[in-house]
Amino acid sequence: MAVDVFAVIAEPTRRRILDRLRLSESSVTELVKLLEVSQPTMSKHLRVLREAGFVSSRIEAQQRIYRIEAQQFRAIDDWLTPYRQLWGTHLDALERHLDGQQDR
Amino acid sequence: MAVDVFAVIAEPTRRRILDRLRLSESSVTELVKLLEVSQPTMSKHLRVLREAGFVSSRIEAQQRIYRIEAQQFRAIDDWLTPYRQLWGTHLDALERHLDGQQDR
DNA sequence: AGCTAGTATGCCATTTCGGGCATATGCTCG
DNA sequence: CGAGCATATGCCCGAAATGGCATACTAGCT
Repeated sequence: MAVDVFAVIAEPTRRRILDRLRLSESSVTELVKLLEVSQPTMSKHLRVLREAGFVSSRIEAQQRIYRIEAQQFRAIDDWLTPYRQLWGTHLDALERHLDGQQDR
Repeated sequence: MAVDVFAVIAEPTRRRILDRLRLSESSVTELVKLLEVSQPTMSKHLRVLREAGFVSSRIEAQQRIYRIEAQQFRAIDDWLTPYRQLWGTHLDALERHLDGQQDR
């Protein structure tokens, strides 16, 4: 069964990894150096992120290159959507269309 | 020190509470009945949500009426913002303005 | 084939967290 | 002020997750 998207991003280190991968794809070793965590710890977090669909990896020589994937961020964005009316932000015309009320 | 917003919403029951409070404010007892959790458990989750700023409460007779607060949802939304370019959604004109690159 | 760089996995100890149950606290009313 | 409803808190236990460390795995090079 699918892992809980929110549980995955609850981990601070994993969010740092995502923040980094958002800038560019990286190998495990690069991430280890950049974020200053041990290599096993990094691999474990990457596994969680990968299995949850936040990142994907490809093999290049003996390295694994990780890159960010949009999908699960959309899931979070979707969850957030109904709450957005709390502060009156409109994502785009679509949302405005969906609920004609709002605006207190 | 401030609690971790993401850790707070990592809990499924807490998200259910938020989903409910988004519809209308409620007393603790109402929430207990609606979500079918024990009263102490409910109070504990509400405490976490309250201390994290997701909800606020007011006293009415001997009841505590809880209601949702926008603030922390904005925080999550803010965190999400830089990732949105991953799937090319534009929140509004402002974001498009902020990063003229994108579109790989 | 052996060596090595790069990465993953297994095991352990520690900590954190959620739920259950009992109980304390607070408010209201007779 | 005593009773009762509404809610919060304390304590305990079990489950899960994280990091450290050692080690296994895999591919490329000589």
